[in-house]
Amino acid sequence: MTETSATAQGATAGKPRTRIQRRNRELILEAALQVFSQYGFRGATLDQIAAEAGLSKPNLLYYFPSKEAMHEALLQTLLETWLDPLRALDPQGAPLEEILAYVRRKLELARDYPRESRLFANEILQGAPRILPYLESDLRELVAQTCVIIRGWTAEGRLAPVDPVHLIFSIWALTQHYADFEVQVTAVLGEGDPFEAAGAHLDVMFRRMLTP
Amino acid sequence: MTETSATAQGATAGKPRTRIQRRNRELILEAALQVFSQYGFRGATLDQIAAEAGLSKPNLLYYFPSKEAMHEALLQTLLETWLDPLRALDPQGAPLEEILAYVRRKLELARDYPRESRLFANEILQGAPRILPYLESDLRELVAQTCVIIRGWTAEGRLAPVDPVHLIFSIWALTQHYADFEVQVTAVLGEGDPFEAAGAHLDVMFRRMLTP
DNA sequence: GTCTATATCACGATAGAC
DNA sequence: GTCTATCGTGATATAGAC
Repeated sequence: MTETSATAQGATAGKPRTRIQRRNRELILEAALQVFSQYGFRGATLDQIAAEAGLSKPNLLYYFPSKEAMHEALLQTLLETWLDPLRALDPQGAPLEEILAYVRRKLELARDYPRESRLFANEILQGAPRILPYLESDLRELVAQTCVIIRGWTAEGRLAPVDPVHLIFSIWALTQHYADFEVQVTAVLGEGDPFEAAGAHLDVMFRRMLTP
Repeated sequence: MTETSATAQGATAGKPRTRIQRRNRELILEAALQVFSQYGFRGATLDQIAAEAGLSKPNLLYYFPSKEAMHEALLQTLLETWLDPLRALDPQGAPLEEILAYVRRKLELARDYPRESRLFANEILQGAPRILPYLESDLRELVAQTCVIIRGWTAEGRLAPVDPVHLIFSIWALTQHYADFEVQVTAVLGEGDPFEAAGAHLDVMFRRMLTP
């Protein structure tokens, strides 16, 4: 088994090599995201995903060993990118503008990747069986660090007094709502993009909340 | 078929008569709420619900004609009580206090009936297949009426200028978050009741947002 | 009214032809 | 690599004994 002659075993050992393999893998993950984000892991079926991807059901299982593996692949890439904006908070920056920028980035994520947001929501609603350890370790630690930054800003009088953890929860809730409850938002507002008005609204609200 | 001799046909035609029937119906709905709110309609199974209720699977289907019927019964009672707090907004009252009272009631609902909140969230995430007409008619109308009240308060200078629809969305998002994302909230905060701190936080935040 | 037993079907996953 | 055919399981719902 040399490096040069080794081909992917079932396309799952190692990264896919050929263009077609990469393309089909992406097709499957795209279809899986569509279905998992709507129905959750248990409510989703391979038939749906196969139809959505335009591939046969056994072909799906050639690229991924199981339904569970598809779901895990999606969750992993999600978690890698999900909290980056929070990490980008700069303690040296202007407090209010830093937080407003974070709100804007989160709202852009909700607008541009609503299915990823709903995938996460489904996972949490079902009790986070697959990512609870991550929530209790990495996420918790990241939130704790961010709280230190926020408390520092408040102590310096550059930010209105606020419960830092619940401020973070508030930002998550307000931005993800537009992705997770998109159907309800649209039903109430009628047609048209709600994100522009939402952005303006959140900008004003957080300014009032946090201006010292 | 007289009134006096008519007994429930399959216990589904008309309201249940005996104490046992009422109790079993409640047992089933309680168990169904537990399971549907976690896994959504498609992810839930009758086996789970039966086990949760301590009844046999066929016995479930004696009280309800189908899985769908259980789900519909839950959604119906949910919708009847879900928006009552919004209806309680009094145009004659003190604007800020009226809105803060609504926030508090919604947060109490999230604390006392988190499964109902998650049942609703699941339904919306799946595209609201069963309640979309309701959202587009009753809910939309109720929101429109509430917006008139809020705009009136703002015009009188008794409330800071605000986008009324997105203010309502914000209230929903911030309060339901503590029920729908309870697992995440607990994972980040550690043990202990998050609702007390959440209530204080939201009270302060909305005061700053809405004080003229 | 409640159970055991079962009909019927859809699901995830596998076998094997090509 | 991709397909058709199929296995075994678990799903909803029904039949019929008690």
